[in-house]
Amino acid sequence: MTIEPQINEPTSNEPKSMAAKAQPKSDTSLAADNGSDRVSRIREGVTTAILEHRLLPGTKLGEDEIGEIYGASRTLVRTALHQLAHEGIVSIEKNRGAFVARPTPADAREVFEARRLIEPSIVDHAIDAVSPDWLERLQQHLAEEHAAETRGDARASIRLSGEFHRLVAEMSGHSIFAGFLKELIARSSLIILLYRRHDTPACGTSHHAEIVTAIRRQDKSRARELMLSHLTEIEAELFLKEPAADEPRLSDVLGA
Amino acid sequence: MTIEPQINEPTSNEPKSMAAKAQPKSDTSLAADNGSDRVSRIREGVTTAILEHRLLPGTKLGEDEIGEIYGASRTLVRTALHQLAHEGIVSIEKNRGAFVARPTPADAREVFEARRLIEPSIVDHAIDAVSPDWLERLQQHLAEEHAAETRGDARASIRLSGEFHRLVAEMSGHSIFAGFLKELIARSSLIILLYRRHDTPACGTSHHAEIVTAIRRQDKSRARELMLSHLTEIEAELFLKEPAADEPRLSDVLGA
DNA sequence: TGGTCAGGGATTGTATAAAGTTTCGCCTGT
DNA sequence: ACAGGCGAAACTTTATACAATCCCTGACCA
Repeated sequence: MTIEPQINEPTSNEPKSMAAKAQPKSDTSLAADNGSDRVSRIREGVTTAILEHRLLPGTKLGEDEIGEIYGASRTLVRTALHQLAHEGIVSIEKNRGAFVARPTPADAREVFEARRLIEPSIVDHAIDAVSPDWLERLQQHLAEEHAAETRGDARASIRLSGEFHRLVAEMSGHSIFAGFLKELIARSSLIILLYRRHDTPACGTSHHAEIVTAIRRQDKSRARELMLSHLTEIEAELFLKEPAADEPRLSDVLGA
Repeated sequence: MTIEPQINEPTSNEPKSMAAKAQPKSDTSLAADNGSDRVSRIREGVTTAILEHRLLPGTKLGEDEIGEIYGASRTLVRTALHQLAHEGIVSIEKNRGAFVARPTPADAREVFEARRLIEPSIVDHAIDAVSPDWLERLQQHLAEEHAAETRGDARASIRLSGEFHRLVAEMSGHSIFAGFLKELIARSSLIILLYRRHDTPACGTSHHAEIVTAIRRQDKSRARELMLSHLTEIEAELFLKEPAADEPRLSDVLGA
């Protein structure tokens, strides 16, 4: 039990009881949005925590615990957790509760195969939809990634690294691919955490820069190729050996 | 409001109050599965109804109504509807309720593009995983399809037609692709219902037979090609013109 | 005659409470 | 001293009750 959940929203972090009572009265017109946003906020909070490797695979996600943190009742927490389960980053065991998912090596291979198939197509579409606005956003993102890496912020680094792919998907305008990829990226984050060989700093930022360059030049074939090799390289850095289901945790505990 | 929901489970249809009390006691070991199955049954029931074109796009899916049909409380109905919303065949509008989704032509193009990308890969994997058992199941499925078509059962026909693709995906053993494709097939069913030109009988059964033949011969390139042309042909039969949102229904009503 | 506005009815969103299940601790018997 | 079983606590699951929202209808006014 050495794992510490540590769910910290970056922004608003008011006392729970306040949040439940102050918001419904503060704004009548936005009340409708707020209701739905409560679920979204929980979902995104947990997702970010997982993407930043603050929540580790196997961590118990108790409904009461999360509900208290976000000042929401279990009903809302439950729907958020179910949505995350559908995305594959949370696994719900009947009468046991929700846990951060622990993808198997087989899952890992499937995820990366799917990404190798989908992402080149996404880059293709992104190039079709290229615009100064988007190039600006991409450039800005590269800067953020670089900054995080320079400052040695591993958590932001790993999150931004995945977000780059999400950004390209969004840029493509293909909502279905974007939706699929969002799930794949979230799972990839867990996979990298579980099966990475060395502690190499996230996936290479330089690759992302090259991809952006190819997009700017509207060089489809090169962009596709770069994306493919980028993904292949990430997967090559993984050590996908069957860890005998959930035994490694036992050995970890014994080792400590 | 001429649309009649008509949700009919084929099998067990006991009085609601009985279902809630009899089942939990009937089997202690299966109790765990039963609880989850209540949601699954609702989900699958509605899904099947949509796949068989018994539920038309835009139909209101009231929580009370469905809950009464399946003898479940709104809580369970709600989770089922949310899951279906995530699959894209139900759209939930805040404070309005759930409706059978009405894919736009843009959605349609995206769905088929995604299928054209994914399904050839799926056939590839299916051929890798080919076995006498699976060939048997495929053959049996072709027989069912043929039987439904011969008997003129359009509903079963359209459902089985989609199920063929799902079967191949399952056969491939690639759970992620299978999951994605399941969503895509469900949406395709709605798309075909909305935008089909002629009333040609579902998608060509003969194509399916040819694909099975290619799978049996383990001829990957041919199987891929057949799958691709099959999907292209289905899409070619669609008339993907912006129908100005929901105006066509008006004209329908005026015509009747 | 057409438009605006308020009230009624219905439906959804949320919270709370009851029920069932699992797990852990403790106690007893061998 | 150890194994097995009983019991309580914590959790999830399900159901129900309450509150908020929206649509529809009808009346009133320009």
